[in-house]
Amino acid sequence: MRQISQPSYHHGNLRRAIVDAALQAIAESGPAGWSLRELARRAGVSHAAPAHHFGDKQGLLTAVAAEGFAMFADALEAAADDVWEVGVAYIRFGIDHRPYFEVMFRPELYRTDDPSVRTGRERAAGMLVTSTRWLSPGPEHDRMTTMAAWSLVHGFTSLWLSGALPESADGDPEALARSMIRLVLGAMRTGSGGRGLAPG
Amino acid sequence: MRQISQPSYHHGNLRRAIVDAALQAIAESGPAGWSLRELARRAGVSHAAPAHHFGDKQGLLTAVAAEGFAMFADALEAAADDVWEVGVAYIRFGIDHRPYFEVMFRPELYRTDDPSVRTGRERAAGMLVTSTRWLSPGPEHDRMTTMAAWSLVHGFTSLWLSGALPESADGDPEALARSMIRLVLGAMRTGSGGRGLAPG
DNA sequence: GCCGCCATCTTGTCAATGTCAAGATAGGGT
DNA sequence: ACCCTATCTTGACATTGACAAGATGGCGGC
Repeated sequence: MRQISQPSYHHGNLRRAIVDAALQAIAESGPAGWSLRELARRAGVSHAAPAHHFGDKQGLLTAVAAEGFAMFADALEAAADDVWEVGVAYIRFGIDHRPYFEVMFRPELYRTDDPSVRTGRERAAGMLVTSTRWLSPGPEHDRMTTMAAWSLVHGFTSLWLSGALPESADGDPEALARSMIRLVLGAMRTGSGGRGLAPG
Repeated sequence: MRQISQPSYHHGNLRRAIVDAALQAIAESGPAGWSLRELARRAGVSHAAPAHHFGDKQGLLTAVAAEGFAMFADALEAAADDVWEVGVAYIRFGIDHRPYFEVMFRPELYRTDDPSVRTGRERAAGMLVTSTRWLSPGPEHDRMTTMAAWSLVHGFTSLWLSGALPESADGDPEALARSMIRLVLGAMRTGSGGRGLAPG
C-alpha cells in the first residue's frame, strides 16, 4: 500500500528509502530516538538530502502518518463485512505496523492538517462509525457506542505496545484481542439489546 | 502527593523547580519538545544544573514517571470503594495530569526498572485487578475482564488526549467517560452475569 | 567562633543535531 | 548539442546533551 514514486535522479528512490529508514529507526528506538542525519547515513546520502524531500523532521513524520492512515483505512475496510473483525484489524494494524501507529496518534509530531493525512484519517474514522452502528442499542447511543468500541481497541493496542499488559510477554495478541472483543462487545449486544446482526 | 525534599543550598529547591518546569514544558509541547537547557533557563540556573539532580534527561523523565505513578495510584485508591469510579478516576487523572500520563505510558522515555517507578506502577495495577474482579463473569475470566476494562479507560484517555475524539472539542470528558463506562461495563455485568454487586 | 567538608551549582568544552544557503550533478526535453 | 530543473552535496551556524573541572556556601565537628 506504499505510494509508488518514480525513480529519482541520483539515488534511485531516496524518498522511499528515507521513509523506510525512518520506520526502522522508529521501530528500534521510538518516534523520537533518531536523527535525520542518521537516516541519511543509513541511506548512503549526505546529511541534508532528506530535507529536500520532506522539508524538515516534521515533514517526514507527516509523510509517515499519511502513509500509515492510508494503510490503516485499507486494513479496516478489508474487514468491513464482519463487525468484530474490524476491531481485530484495528489492533492487528497497531501491532504489525507499530512505527506507523506510534506516529499516527501523536499529533504533536506531525502536521495533522496535511490533506493526505486528513483523507486517510477520515476514511478510517468513517469505518469505525459505520461498523459500530450494528452494536448500538439505539440511534441515540450511536456516538457513545462508537466511542466505546474505539476506546476498547485503541486502549488494548496502546497498552500492548507500551508493554503495560502482563500478557504481552507470552500470548498471541490477536487471539487475546478477539477474546476480549467477544467478551465486551458480545455483552453489549446481548446485554443492552443491540440491534446488530450476529456476525459470521 | 509530590515528594517533599529538603530545601537545597543555592536555589531553594531546584529539584522540584526543574520537575515543575518539565511538567509545564511537556504540557506545552509534548514529552520531547523541550530541552534540559530550556528548563534550566526557566528555573534561572546554569545549563548544567539539572544534570546534577537527575543525571540525564532520562533521569528527569524517570522522576516524572515515578511521581506520576504515585499520584495515579493514590487517585485510583481514593475511588476504590466504587468500582465504576475507579474507571472515571483513571480517565480523570490522565486528563487532569496530562504531562505525567504522557510520560508514564511511554517506556522508551525513562527507566522503567527504577524502584520507585515500579512501586507506583504495581500499586496502580493492583487497584485495577481488585476493582475489576467485581465485573468478571467468573474467576476464569478475571484476567480478561481486567484487561478489557483497562483497555476501555486507557483507550478513552489516549484518544481524548490526542484529540482524536470528535467529542473532545465540546463536552465534559468526565461526564462522557461516566456514560461510556456505564454503557459498557453495565452491559458486561448484566449481559454476561458478572458476580459483582451493584455499585453505589 | 572557626574550619574543613561536601552537596550544590557554574563555567567551559565537545561531538552531534536541525536547518538554511549556495553550489554541484545529471537526466530529459527541445 | 544545450539548457533547465529536480536532485543531491557542501559548508555553515545556533542549539543541544553530556562530561569535566572549578567555584560557592551551609553545616557539623572542634
